[in-house]
Amino acid sequence: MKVSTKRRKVRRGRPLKTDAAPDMRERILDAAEDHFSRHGFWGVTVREVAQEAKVDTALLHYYFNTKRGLFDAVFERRAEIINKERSDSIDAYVKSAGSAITVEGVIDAFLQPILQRAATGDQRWHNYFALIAQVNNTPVWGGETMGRTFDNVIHHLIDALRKALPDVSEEELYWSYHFLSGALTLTLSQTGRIDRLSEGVCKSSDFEAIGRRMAPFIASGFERLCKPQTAKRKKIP
Amino acid sequence: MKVSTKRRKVRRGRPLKTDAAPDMRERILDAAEDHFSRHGFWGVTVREVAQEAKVDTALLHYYFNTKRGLFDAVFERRAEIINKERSDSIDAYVKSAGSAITVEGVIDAFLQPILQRAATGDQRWHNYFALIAQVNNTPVWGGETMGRTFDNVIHHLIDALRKALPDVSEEELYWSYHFLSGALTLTLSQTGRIDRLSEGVCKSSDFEAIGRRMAPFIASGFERLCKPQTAKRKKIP
DNA sequence: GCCAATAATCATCAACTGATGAATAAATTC
DNA sequence: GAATTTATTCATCAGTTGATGATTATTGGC
Repeated sequence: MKVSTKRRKVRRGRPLKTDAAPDMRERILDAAEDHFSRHGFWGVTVREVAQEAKVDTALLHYYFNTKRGLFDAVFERRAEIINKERSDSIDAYVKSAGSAITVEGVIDAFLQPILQRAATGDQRWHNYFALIAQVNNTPVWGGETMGRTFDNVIHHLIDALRKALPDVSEEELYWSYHFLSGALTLTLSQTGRIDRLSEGVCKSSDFEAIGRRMAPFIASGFERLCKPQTAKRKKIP
Repeated sequence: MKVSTKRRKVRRGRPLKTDAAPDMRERILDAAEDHFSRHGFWGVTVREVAQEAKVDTALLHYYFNTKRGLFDAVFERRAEIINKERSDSIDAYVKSAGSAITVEGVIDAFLQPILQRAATGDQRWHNYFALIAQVNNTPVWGGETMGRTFDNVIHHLIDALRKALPDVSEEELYWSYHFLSGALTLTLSQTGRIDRLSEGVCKSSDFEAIGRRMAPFIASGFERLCKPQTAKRKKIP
């Protein structure tokens, strides 16, 4: 008696054009993003990704050659979108503000596209932001990858900040951005640390709460470091 | 002709007490710290660690049971040291400042032990801090690990900040700390991003430069968020 | 001086890893 | 409509992985 324990026969060869199947390449990228964002490059196997995307592992190599190629493709896909949005947002603010340009305005314009995408609750963008957070804090290759992907937009941000901070020193400007970058990426990494630490008072998923606080906090730091010491604290003797 | 290609015979069994060998357990932890800090939990194999420590892989399992056990031991070893230093530093400042306590003073007291250890150039502490940075931005288990290891000291910090910020809202306080945590850990992660972005103007290894800027930047943000809006910026109409 | 506990290496395992050449089938080109 | 290109699965490989039971040698307690 032949029991049908044979595994489901999967069609081989190029798929029918009429198959309204979603683009396989995108499906692989979605699955990879999901896994990489949760476990990082080394914590994921190509098999896990292939399984979630419901394709053979060979297909990943067909499209992306190597595991690293797949990772890079994931990292770049949404970067193009968010970089354009941030760049446009800064330009729009600088144009509308004119000579009334402020540090907080620039930073808010820079942050809004990210925080709004995060606030929609779209899990795929959440995952992507968590991935950025990990890469930003990854030694050896994280700095290189972040730079390659985001330096253009960051220089755009810094140019706008220079307009709001006449005669600012380059050093103060870059260090201030560094603190901004750290605060932003930890916020996007969604580890639940703040929920636990605050015993529920703050929720790491509450991007509206973050949106109201982040720009003022960071702008205040920028002004303290980057403006000539008009507001130097008087020491109590 | 017997050519001596046999590999070096290694002594078996418990080592002689007279062997002035460094404590094997510590040697394994050093090697593990070195690797985990650079490549994260999944990017390291127990073989690599064993090889650097010049011991058999079985010895890692003898002392730490599992790879995760080894990782946790690495993470906890220096945490105890740095937590005590930070806690003591905050206490000393609060005591010496009395009623003249300031936000910047508290934050500076909190940061100094870390930045000083980083400034000595001790590679092992550098590695450890880079490890914290990665864990802080690791989804799934990073928040839990950070909380378990550091929440005590952070609550100590937040208690001190409450003294400098009467009637502060809990929510503002915790979000402000979150931004501090992100800025600090990215700074400690030493990815070289800032060096590249600033084209050499800032160096991520220049902890003296960081030490001068971080407390003012962060304290300024805290005051902006946590103080009743006495200094609310007047909007230009 | 015997014996249990300790600290180490050896030898090996079953499972997993990234990758690839071959096979297959549809689409496109000419 | 034949030939080439594209997209997919199949079958498999050589190397790596975390882990462990067996073995060996020394220490420390009685």
